[in-house]
Amino acid sequence: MSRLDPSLLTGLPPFSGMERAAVSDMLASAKPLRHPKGAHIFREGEEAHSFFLLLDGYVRVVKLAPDGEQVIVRFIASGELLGIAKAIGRETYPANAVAAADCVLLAWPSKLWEGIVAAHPGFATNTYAMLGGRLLDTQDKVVELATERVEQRVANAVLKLADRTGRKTDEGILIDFPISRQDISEMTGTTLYTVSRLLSGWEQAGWVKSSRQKVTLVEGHKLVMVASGQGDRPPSL
Amino acid sequence: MSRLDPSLLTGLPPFSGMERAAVSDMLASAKPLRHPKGAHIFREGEEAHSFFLLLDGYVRVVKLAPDGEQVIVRFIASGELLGIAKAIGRETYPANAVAAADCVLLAWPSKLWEGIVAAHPGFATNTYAMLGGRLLDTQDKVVELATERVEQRVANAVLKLADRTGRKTDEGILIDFPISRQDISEMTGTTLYTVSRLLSGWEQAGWVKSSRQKVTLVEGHKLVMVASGQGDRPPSL
DNA sequence: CCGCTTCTTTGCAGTGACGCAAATTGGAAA
DNA sequence: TTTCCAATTTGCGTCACTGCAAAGAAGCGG
Repeated sequence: MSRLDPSLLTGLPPFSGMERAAVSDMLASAKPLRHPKGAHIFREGEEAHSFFLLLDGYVRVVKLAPDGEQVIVRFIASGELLGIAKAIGRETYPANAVAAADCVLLAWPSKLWEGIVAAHPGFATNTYAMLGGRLLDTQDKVVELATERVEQRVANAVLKLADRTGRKTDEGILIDFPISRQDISEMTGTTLYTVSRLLSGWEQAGWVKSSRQKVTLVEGHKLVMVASGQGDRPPSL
Repeated sequence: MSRLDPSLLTGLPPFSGMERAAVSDMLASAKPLRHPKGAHIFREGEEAHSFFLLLDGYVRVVKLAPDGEQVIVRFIASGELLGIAKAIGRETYPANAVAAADCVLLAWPSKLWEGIVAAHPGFATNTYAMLGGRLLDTQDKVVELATERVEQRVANAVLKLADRTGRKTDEGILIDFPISRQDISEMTGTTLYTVSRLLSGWEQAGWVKSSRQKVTLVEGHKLVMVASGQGDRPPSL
């Protein structure tokens, strides 16, 4: 039926340790899907008809605060699952998923979830371990927001993005998709103004290079110092 | 072997929908356990030898920030599971668990986890749904920390505690275990000074009553207004 | 190539929250 | 009761961060 090759998936964390045949079996019920940059993959509150595997691109998971402000709860990189509401006993998506770049996904109908989990215990284990990892990540974010200053949080966010999605260029490590000051502020609980001021300062110090929707990490170790709270304050500002 | 009655557990969320026989089966491998107020039930980084069910009391789940500050990530009330590192594919506890009041627990050896989950799919489903709920709770906390002011967060914390652990008295709803200004500050990402000032203000306005390690909610709806950001600023201060 | 939109920068004033210090209170232990 | 210690309160100075406003820069569509 599908012309997709199982080797597309066998290397990915959700399928690690699974038989090739089992992966083919899962692949048979998946539909490939594309979303251009900026498109919603699903919306908060919507019935969770499908769950997804991101094959290529990046996805922002966004929650809306009561006052309308947006908060970026997580970034999904290729190879990760998203929208697995059924795995946590939900019938609706708990957040919005927006393509941060052009995306290629596989989609499975949510009603197949129980069957898949029952048929592929390895997949189930991988999924729950991944969910656990996300819980711990999110708890760390709570600790960070509760104890660190804006400067540290922004440095941390840039470092994490560079680490997880960075592409090496001759100037340094470039974050691989368009990201605005506003985006970074929504990840770190601050304002686009403050992010702009911080990046300007770091740029003057030569620690990063940045322009419209682009950030390149030049001297990562300097930002590590900032993130840990022991950074030399960059000159002036 | 054990003289514990399965009806102790059948009513609790983790065991909902399970056969009485299955619950008895699980109970057979559990050991009852007590911890006085203030005792550590487990510590971050420690090997996860056991997982627990809280039968009575309250537990604080605490993380240590790099700079040594403590952050209370979650409160566990009776009837809830804790320390289920194995469920999320971990070999060590990811946080500290401290008895916020005298506690009675059941403990299972972690090495039984796989067997229990395989033998009791209902229990597994309940557990994963609960974990999902905690993930969503934690994400909401991130949104709150990222978008709301201290005043709102503290009001929210008090309301949640009163709701989840409140006991009705003639003055209002009393939070059922000793809780200090410091504790509340560690839940909300602020300082004990600020919490003290806020509670003082609300007390003057007659919205709460508080004394050493005690908080009583008198006019909940007023705090709901504060939490939503639409509260009249209490007089003076 | 021009004009529009979106993103970014930066000055400036205002303030919410911090954090020290010191006094006060309350409960527990001796 | 008296003593002692931990929790709480509050004044005061400070500062990190905000949020507006307005200008500048960059990219896109026509």
